Amino acid sequence: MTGAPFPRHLLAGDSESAARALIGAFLVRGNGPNARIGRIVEVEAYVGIEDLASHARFGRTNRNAVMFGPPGVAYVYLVYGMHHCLNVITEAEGRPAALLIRALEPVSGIEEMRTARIAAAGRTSTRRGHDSDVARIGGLPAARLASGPGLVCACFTIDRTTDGDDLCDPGSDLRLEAASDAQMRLPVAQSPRVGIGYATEPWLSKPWRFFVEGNPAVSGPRVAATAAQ
DNA sequence: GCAAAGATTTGCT
DNA sequence: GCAAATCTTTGCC
Repeated sequence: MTGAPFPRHLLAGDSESAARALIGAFLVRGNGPNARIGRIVEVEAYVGIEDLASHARFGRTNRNAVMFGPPGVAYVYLVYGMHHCLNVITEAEGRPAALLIRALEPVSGIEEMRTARIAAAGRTSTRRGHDSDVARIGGLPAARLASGPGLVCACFTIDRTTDGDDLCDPGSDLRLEAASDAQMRLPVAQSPRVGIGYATEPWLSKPWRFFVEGNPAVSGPRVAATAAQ
């Protein structure tokens, strides 16, 4: 049920509506039988210059410039010097807002995702040997392959060169695709955002993390605590 | 021009 | 449960 372009207008309105539209949709890399496809099951919204948890809180800078551009474009940045994070721009051009893709449920191209993760592990972590990465990642269940923002980018071979690409263009190698209505009927839960301890209230407690309740691909141990409330 | 911190993941204590 | 790995971006002197 993939193949339909993702309508840009679904991302052009308020970010909560955009988040609910994006949950259940697909992120696709490549074409043909080896294409990597993942269902989006967890996102976080970063909205406006006033959001003290957002990269846009210092105004427009070289790094966050695409956040101020049109919706549907990819914003990719490097965190902690080793992991990349993928965002989809939302809201009207000129207003900095984005959805961080925190987790995907692998649908197709699962072995290709393992290969991509092993390659990414070799690039980012030189502490362990390649054989160790192959064993560790090869043993992961599919639902754990892309269950975190850094892991999403590892599985889909996303780095800073992807920054600024149009994810709503059906011709893009990395793109969004719409799901059928039936597939979009998923139970969506909300919680505060993860990993923004540097922010202050009220931004710290805004329930701007959206995820599919009970889905095994939703990210990490920290999730269980916040999801349970 | 330099120092500090970060929208994370992993392994070890 | 804690700290390391690692480097870009931002803020301040």
